[in-house]
Amino acid sequence: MRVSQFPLSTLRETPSDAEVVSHQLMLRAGLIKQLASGLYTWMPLGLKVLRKVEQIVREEMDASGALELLMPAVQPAELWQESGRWEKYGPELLRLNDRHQRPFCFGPTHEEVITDIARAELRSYKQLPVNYYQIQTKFRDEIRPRFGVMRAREFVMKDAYSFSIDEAGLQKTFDAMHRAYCNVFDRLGLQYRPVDADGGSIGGSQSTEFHVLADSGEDAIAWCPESNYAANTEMAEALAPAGDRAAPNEDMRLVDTPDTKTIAALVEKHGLDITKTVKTLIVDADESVEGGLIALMVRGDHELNAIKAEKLDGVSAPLTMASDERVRAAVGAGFGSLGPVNLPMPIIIDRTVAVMSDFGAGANQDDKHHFGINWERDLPLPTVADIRNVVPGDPSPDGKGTLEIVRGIEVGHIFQLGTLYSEALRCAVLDENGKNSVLHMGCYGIGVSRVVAAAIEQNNDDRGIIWTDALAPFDVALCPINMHKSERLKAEAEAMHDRLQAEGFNVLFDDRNMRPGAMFSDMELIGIPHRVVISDRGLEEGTFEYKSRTGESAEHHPLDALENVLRGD
RNA sequence: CGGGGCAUGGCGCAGUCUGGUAGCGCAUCUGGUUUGGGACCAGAGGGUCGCAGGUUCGAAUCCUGCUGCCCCGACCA
Repeated sequence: MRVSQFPLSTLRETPSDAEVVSHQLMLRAGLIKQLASGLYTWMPLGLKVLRKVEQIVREEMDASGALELLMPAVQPAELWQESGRWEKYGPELLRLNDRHQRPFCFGPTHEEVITDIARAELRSYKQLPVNYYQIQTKFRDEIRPRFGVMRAREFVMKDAYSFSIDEAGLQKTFDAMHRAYCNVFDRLGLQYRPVDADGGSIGGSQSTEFHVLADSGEDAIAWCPESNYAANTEMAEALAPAGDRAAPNEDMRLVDTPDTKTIAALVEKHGLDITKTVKTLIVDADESVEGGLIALMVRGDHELNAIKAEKLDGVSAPLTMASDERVRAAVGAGFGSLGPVNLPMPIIIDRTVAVMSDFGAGANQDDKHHFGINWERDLPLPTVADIRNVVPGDPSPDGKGTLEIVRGIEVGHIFQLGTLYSEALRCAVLDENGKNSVLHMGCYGIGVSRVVAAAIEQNNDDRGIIWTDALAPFDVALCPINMHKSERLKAEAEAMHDRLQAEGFNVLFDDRNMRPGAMFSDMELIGIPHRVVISDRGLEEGTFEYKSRTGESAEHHPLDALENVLRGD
């Protein structure tokens, strides 16, 4: 491909509304162009990359035995009413009417449609298992689209849906998808982690997210280098610290602590070690608790985990912090002076808190704290549970090594749905005994367009994008120096371009009459992995210059070694 | 949806406070000189200053309303 036939639209300056590096580089390299909030055109160069991702995903899905189909993007409301999601999905669902005022939506996902197909198509257990997938544009009316195609409203997704006769069958397909996803991200050359996730609102027993590692990622992942355990921080279990609680060393005493409303102030003004402080959070309780309030306590430097907390007996879900007035009415003191001693409500403490001794906490009187508190001496040990987020250095829940916290971009998610949709839409087949059996479903997503942004987020430098070979829109940038002054060089460049193309290299031949600096800058910005420079001087010596996008400096090779050098021999 | 910011040629910005001929850099086009890390000279094209209303002899600038976009919070591929 000649640049004269494939115009680049690179920008020297960064558009001002792009915040993250992948968005900035995608705009500067001319991969995408924004139409409106969360809506982007994939320009020719960007589309080449998007198609590469699609192709790898397609090949691995096919290899796993999944069947590609293509469902309509626009879906009738009746199906969504049947599953109950027309009401549940909320404003993220783009709803529209046709000319007869019949309601439709633009599909944010396709469980309803595929289940409708499956219930018509599948009659017998002998047809199972089956796994359908498609690569298609989705629309989710996000509250706040941001970071370019990283969180767009319209985006390209690979979504797959499997149907199995029972749980064991579902587990098999789920495992096969897990392997297929690893193959995809391996081939893309990305650093990633499969991560245990919360089944969340969709339900289902098992759920794994695939995260591309990047410091700018929106999700925090707990992972253990020793065992490769990885989980969303919200999911990772915080184990009890090793060892028993130390014996009391101090007497409990009431201390005046004016203007000390936070843990930070307590540490600063009164010299307490933060690991000797306890934070008290009061939340709404469920009906089982008299008074309607319940206290949750974590160590001063730890954070409450809302997902863990709202699953506990006595805590109302969703987790709601109690109002200042209610707390004051019940306790007689406000936020900042709360603690376990004489607290008139049920208490649940974190496992770490349970092994603390000689600690400080609010005294449930304004401007006073208790120091030197000890469980089972000053007050009974309350209910103990895991209610905090893990922090770096925590023991890994699988018992091997310690956790680190890394950041990631969620690019894939596989779920076991079970019979959630198949029951609602009455999707069943006859089993071996001739009985109706509701199918077990799984669903498996890859954010294809997000993968492109995530790859850039993970691989870039101050000159621009660095594509892996699998993703690069072109393999080789062919850059002749002062070609328009030399017929000989021009002929050689043309010949080299044609020859490399014929040998299967995807070459971007810069036939613009540009100065070398500008040419190199463009090729580096758009991230072409291999650069070949030829000049009259080189031709005299029978050499060309090669530099990889990541290489330190250029190397000179004999002209006849070109293919070997590009193949990495 | 709450909080903050921005809107002037394709991109980045100045001009707005204090009303008076729309400007700069990049990019684009023409001609010339150049050519190993974003060249230089000369010339040219391109903007109803987000939209609507108002104040005024006169509005990018002041007033009112609206719209769009971006950033910070809970959700998701």
